[in-house]
Amino acid sequence: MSIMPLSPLGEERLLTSEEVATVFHVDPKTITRWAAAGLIRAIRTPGGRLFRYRPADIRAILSSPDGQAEVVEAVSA
Amino acid sequence: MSIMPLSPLGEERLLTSEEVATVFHVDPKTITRWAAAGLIRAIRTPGGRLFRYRPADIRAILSSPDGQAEVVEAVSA
DNA sequence: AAAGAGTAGGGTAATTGGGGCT
DNA sequence: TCTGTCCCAATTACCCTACTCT
Repeated sequence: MSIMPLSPLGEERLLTSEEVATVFHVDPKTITRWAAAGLIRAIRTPGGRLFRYRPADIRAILSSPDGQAEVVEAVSA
Repeated sequence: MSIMPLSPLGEERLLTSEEVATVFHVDPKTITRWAAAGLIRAIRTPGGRLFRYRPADIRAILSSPDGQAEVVEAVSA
C-alpha cells in the first residue's frame, strides 16, 4: 500500500487502528481502547466492527503536548 | 536515511522513553523527568501514561553543543 | 458461496510514570 | 541539584477466539 492521497470524496483516506498504532508506537489494541474510551475520535464502519480514524484528528493529538486532542465533537452515539 | 519506515501520516515513528534513554545512555526515568520538566518535548498518549518523542527533536538535542535544543515548535506541517 | 486476512473483544501479566528517598 | 532505585496505581502488551471485510 502506497500513498493514496485522497479518497474519492476528496478527503484523506481514513486510517486503521494498526496504522494509528504505528504512528504512536503502541499496540493496535491500545488504539481501539482509546477509541472505545472516547479519548480519540473514531469512525465505525457500517458493519459496526471496525474503527477508522481521521488523519487530521491524529495529527491534532500529535501536536498536543498532553495528547489531548480537543474532541471538537462528541463521539457518535 | 529512510531506513526508518514512515508512519501512515508520513512522519517518523515516535520514540519511547526507553529508546531515548538508550540514545543518551541514561535511565528511562531520567528521560521522563526531562519531559516533565519541559527540557525535551514529549507527546503523551491519550491514555496519559506514556511519553513519546519525535526523532527530530532528539536529533536536535544531539546536534546541539549544549544539549539545549530549543523547545520551540520545530515541526510545522 | 467459500476461504483467507484482518480486527475487535476478553482476560491477564508486564511495563510505565509519579512520588519518595539515596 | 540531578540521577538511579523502590513501591504503587493505571495503562499497555500479548495470549486466544469470534466476527467482519474483501
